[in-house]
Amino acid sequence: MSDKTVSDRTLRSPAMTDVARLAGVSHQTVSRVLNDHPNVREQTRLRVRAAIAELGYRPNRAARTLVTGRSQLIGVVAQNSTLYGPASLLAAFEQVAAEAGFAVSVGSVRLLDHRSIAEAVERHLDQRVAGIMVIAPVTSATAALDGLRTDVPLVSVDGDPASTTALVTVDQVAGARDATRCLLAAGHRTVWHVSGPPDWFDSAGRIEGWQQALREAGAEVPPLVSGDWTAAAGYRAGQMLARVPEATAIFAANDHLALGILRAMSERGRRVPEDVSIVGFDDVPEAAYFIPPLTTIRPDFPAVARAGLALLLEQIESGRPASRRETIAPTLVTRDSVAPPAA
Amino acid sequence: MSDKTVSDRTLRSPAMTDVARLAGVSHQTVSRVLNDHPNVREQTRLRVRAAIAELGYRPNRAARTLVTGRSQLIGVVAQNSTLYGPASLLAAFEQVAAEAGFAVSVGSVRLLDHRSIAEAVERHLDQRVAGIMVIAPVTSATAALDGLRTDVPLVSVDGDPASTTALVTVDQVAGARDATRCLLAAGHRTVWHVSGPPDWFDSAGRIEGWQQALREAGAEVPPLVSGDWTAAAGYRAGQMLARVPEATAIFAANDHLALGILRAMSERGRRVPEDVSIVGFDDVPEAAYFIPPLTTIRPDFPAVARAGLALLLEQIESGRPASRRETIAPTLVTRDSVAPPAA
DNA sequence: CGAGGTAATGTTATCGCTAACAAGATCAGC
DNA sequence: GCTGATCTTGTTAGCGATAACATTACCTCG
Repeated sequence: MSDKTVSDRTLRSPAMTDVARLAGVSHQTVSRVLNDHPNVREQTRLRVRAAIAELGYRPNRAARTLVTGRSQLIGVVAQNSTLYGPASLLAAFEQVAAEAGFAVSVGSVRLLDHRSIAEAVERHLDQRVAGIMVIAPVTSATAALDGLRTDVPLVSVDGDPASTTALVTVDQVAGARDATRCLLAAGHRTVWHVSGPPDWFDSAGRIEGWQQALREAGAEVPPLVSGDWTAAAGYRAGQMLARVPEATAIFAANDHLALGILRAMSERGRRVPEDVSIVGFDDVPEAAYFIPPLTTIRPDFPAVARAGLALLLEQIESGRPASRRETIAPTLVTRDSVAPPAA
Repeated sequence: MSDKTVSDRTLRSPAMTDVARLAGVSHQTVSRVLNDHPNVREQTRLRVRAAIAELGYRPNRAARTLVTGRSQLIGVVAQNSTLYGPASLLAAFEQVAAEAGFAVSVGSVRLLDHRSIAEAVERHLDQRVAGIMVIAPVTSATAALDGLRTDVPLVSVDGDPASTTALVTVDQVAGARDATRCLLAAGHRTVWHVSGPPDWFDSAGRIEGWQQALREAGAEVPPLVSGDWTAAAGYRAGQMLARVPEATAIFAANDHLALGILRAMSERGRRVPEDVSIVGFDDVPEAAYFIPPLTTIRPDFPAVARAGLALLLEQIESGRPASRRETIAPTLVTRDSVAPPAA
């Protein structure tokens, strides 16, 4: 490897002892200043701070991690995808974590199955992360999480509502209810639903909310049209629904599905919102520029991220696991894709 | 904090000495096995591996980092955004890095200005990252990068083509040239361009390629319409262009701009592609479901990520900085938004 | 003014690993 | 069987921080 020489010593970034020597104190005093211990004389504190500034000293995280057994790192496990929801969540979380002084290490997995998740978590454990957040929106992730060692704080986002781990979720049910109600309120007799993939909790919650709203209004529950999160699936579903004259109101489980439906309707000559009303979910940035602008449900990702971090920090500080649950309500964003039925 | 007791010893995750004791060797031999040193007897190696498996031992990264001065972590600095390009790049990079045995720590910044970037890089340096990748598509990032200490391998992605650091870029110029040529080939006399924000290199490269293609065809260069990356800007640009009858071919600097243009055209009764042809850039997953499906340029993000990692590893292994440049060519994806002009 | 307590600082051990060197084992060739 | 090279293993010394304990300085009060 590299040859250690005496001159190397001067190149090397300064360590705590260098600061101590310059300030004329022991390294322990420097450590105390760094960690805001109370029993340090003001004058000493200033002298140490000056020495730190002069040398441009920055503590070695690895050394601290080694001795404390815990780093200032939070691991995030997410499915490797560019889906709008997970991506937004990750960005928001990184932001709030940085503000709290934590770095974020991402460990993406191809599949959210037991083995992949367990491996990703183990990799993070190797790094001695202070906590782990799992973006685990699918059923297969639940079993994986329940089987894990719990000596590190763990929070899952959009995970199994029935899970025992700490959990933060977007209130899918309430969002779907709002979406459905909004269509019913426009005068439609009932609302059709194009759902996401069946193994996602998000899908299940949105289906549940849709059904609740229909039942509460005494409306008939039409057959469920199953999709995934892609515009392609929305397009296929839309081609079918365009041939069903009584399907005048559609709640799509996300905006990309809605986009596909929009195109299918356009191809088949069914106008939106005159002939068919559509509501989406997610409020992707482009939703306002669909044709027509899409009425949709906006989840508050920053709020989810903040709640997740709070739950994590609570566990880190208290030292014991939490199983609290936090639910973040989404809001309805009204645009032009909803109108009263033609009849 | 937690009280250390004797029973604690058994709970604690096993260290190298525990493995050594079980295998009946010294901890150094265990270290040798772990690091694939050649001079270990096969039989010993197996015995050690068995002990590792039996105890479920996993090396402590912090300890290794402390002694070697370098971790198996790569830091990524990116602007905190949900923009399709950066998000895809991050996801792709995380994937290839994991395959190479590296964890990825994200440090997002609000602005890509000097101070923000310098701080983010310093934070990563604290973690003793093995290398840093900066997704630095804007001019303001260049100065910041040039002023940094270079004792840690650094690669920038989509950065200043004139920069001195190692660099991986999507070939914006070639992509824009392809887009423009494709419209000219359809028979349009010239091509209009709605660009991205002026301080992005991506924008500059796409403008350059557009102009090159026009000049090479002897076509007139229409005035540039300046936008940002949003559908909103595309919509505004589209409203204007819809009133310009001779603007029959438009190259939008990304798909979201194209989406906004599409909607403006639709509102103003100009049909795409019959009246106006449009080409985008990025190939977002939904582009195939725009109305009409969008012809666009697809950058190869996984290839960019692989090239970036390769450049980083090369520097890590050789121990000296590189200033090599890698350019990844994008491809044209033909869909329905291009047709010959009406006349 | 000395006892006793608290505040401020220093000393030493330790976290788990790798590097450098030391030492024992093995083997070829004579 | 002995010499010296090579292979294999063990021993020791840090990396740079925190924790626990030891020590000194300072103050209050009877």
